[in-house]
Amino acid sequence: MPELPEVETILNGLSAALAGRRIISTEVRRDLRWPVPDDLSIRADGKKIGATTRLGKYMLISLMRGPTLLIHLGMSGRIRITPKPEKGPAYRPLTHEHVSILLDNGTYIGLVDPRRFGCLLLADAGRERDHVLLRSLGADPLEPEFDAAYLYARLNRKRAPIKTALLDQRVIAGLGNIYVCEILYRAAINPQRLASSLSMDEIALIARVTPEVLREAIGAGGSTLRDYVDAQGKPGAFQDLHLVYGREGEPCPECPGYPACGGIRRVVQSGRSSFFCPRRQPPLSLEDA
DNA sequence: CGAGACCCCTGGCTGC
DNA sequence: TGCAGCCAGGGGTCTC
Repeated sequence: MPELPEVETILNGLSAALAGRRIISTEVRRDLRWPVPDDLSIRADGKKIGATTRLGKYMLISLMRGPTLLIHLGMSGRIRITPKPEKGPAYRPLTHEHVSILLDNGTYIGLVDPRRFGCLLLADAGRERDHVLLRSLGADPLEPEFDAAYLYARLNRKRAPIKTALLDQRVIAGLGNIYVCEILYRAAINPQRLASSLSMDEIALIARVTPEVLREAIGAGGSTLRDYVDAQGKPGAFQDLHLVYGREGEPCPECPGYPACGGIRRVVQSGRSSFFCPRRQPPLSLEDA
């Protein structure tokens, strides 16, 4: 579910709730994709919360004089913040609220994840990038190291389709199916073209458009397709601004030929749907054909 | 190195 | 209304 903009939006809300707080206790009711570490309570309870950051789709919550919590929301994960009620019923976890963290102001931070594709793990402070899940991640597209030269170096020898290459978290950390489709549409590049067939100019265009799309999505509060909501429980609005994702058969804004052109097309690549406009994003080179 | 299949798991929607 | 089948925003592992 959550791609970079959704994670960023959730993390903003979560950071506000965590700022200056201390963890009183943690409770794990069910394991996630990987078992939540047995020593979570031992290492986290009583610790004051430090900086909260994001790396691709991972949220990193550092604990002072303690480890760093690594949280990935998978497909269906979300964060539920439950402030201490003035009066009335006590906190009750939701059906799929598998982990709860009680803060010193009575707020509960819940990790809700019906499909349990997400995870909560611990990394050693100061060596987070050495963690097995983080060490092979590529550049985060909102960080300065991400630019045309970086992207070109990562793509110019890749024989995979550009769509698949951009989904590879080792190339760029944070993109998912929705935003790759939107980025390639904006850059007017066919998702089936081989990454190695793209010119420097085309890659530079992708490098320019990527942070633009992500920042716009963050500004809109992310994309809500099914049950995504931010840490306050509010849905995003960027799905209304999707130009191609989920719009098979609909006209693309750039296409004067609709309906004769058939509108937005959908193809399956590596098991994931790709949406594109065949006129704006032509297949092009012989190498790709 | 890359493609594709399979796996993790649940809920929502569609069509019969 | 019931139910089977398909689909989904992620990603790790294995084989070819």
